[in-house]
Amino acid sequence: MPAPATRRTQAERRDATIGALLEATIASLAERGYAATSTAAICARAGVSQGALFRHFKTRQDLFVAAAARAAELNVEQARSAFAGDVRDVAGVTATLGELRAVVLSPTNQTWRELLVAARSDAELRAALRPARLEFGLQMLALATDQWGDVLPPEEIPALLSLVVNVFDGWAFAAPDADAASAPGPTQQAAMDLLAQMIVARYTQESR
Amino acid sequence: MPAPATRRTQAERRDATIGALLEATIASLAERGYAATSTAAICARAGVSQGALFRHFKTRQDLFVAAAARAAELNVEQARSAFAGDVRDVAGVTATLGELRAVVLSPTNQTWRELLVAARSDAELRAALRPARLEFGLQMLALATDQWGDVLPPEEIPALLSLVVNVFDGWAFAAPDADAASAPGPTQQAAMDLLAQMIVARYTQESR
DNA sequence: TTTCATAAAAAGCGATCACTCGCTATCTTG
DNA sequence: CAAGATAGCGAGTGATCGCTTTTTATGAAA
Repeated sequence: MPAPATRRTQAERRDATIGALLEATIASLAERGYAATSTAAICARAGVSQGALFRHFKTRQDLFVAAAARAAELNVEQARSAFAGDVRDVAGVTATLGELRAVVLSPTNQTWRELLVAARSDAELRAALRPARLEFGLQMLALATDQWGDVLPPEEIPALLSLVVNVFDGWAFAAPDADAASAPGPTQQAAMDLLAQMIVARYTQESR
Repeated sequence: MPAPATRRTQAERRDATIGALLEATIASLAERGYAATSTAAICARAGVSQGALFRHFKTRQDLFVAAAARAAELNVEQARSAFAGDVRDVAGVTATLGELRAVVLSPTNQTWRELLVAARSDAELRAALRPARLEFGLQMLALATDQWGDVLPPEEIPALLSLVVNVFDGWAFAAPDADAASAPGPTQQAAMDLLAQMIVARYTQESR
């Protein structure tokens, strides 16, 4: 009869299905959005039954919270390299902005945004996501401080980071086409150039 | 018997219920979000039956498209006064940014954002909202050009407007508490001050 | 092997969704 | 007034939602 192809421990089986569920949840949130990411859709994508889902996660919200934490981790990893560029001239700042844009518009960051938007109209979800949110903010700030701390005045780094990230988030939310990550578009590109020039003007040719 | 309190023409009755439905839709979208704005919820709020709703709007999406057009009109009206301030010094720019922030975070603008987000995962809705979207963008740009055109270089106005509006939109989308329109919060305030200083530095003390 | 606990599957439940349909109420027209 | 058209109501429909329950497979312990 159908011989079991592999032999796995219970812990391995458990971790495999949990991992598949988290991955399917993150991918579906980014691709299809919060509303279309039903438990049935997640299970179909993960190749798992609904019974299996609710064995490991008490509610749909529990699964989303776990997926949010995982997505935030992935986002921090992605962002680590984006801050690397030099920020002393226009070319360097422009390049750094471009990489930051790519990170903010990436699929896992889209997952994160999708959950934040859903949390806006769901007090429970909002409360449940709060720790992951604080942690994520701190990690991003730490990354920015590590890379920019010796060029920019430290007390202005949070404000500058908030400014830059929120511009990209705004574009991502209001993207006129389904996949926002492609080309910047003329107005968007002009805005990025303008921002780069203003940043360089403030932090290099002025006295410090 | 319950005497009819008033005598209205059919057109008046029709316009009254359509108006009530649009207003209820806009308010519910801003307050409770897209998912919670069911046809039943809209009708309850408007004091009208579901049968009445589907007499005037073929689908829920049709109603949303009509509500989007109305919300965009209201947004343009609100924005008209926000661009009025002087933009020649830091105080003027800061004030203008503050007013723009209030407009972007207002309830009807929240309605608009809610529909844009829903459109991200709904190709049909996205296509249906496209004309209203183009129109809205053009109107905002016209407002900004009218008010800033003689102080700022015209070719940079679209970029600057996109930059400013999208920062506020980003904050609105990711607001950590339900009503985003209240106080700016320290980091957000610092970012606004920073932006105001950078704008003034670029457009006043440089050569032009 | 036998016994037990855990993992996964499958069917089903009540609630809610957008939407329809048959009917009544109100206004218009001749 | 009578006849027809439009507006509004509310019960009903099938589909889908998150979730539960029952049943079956599978690995661990004896």
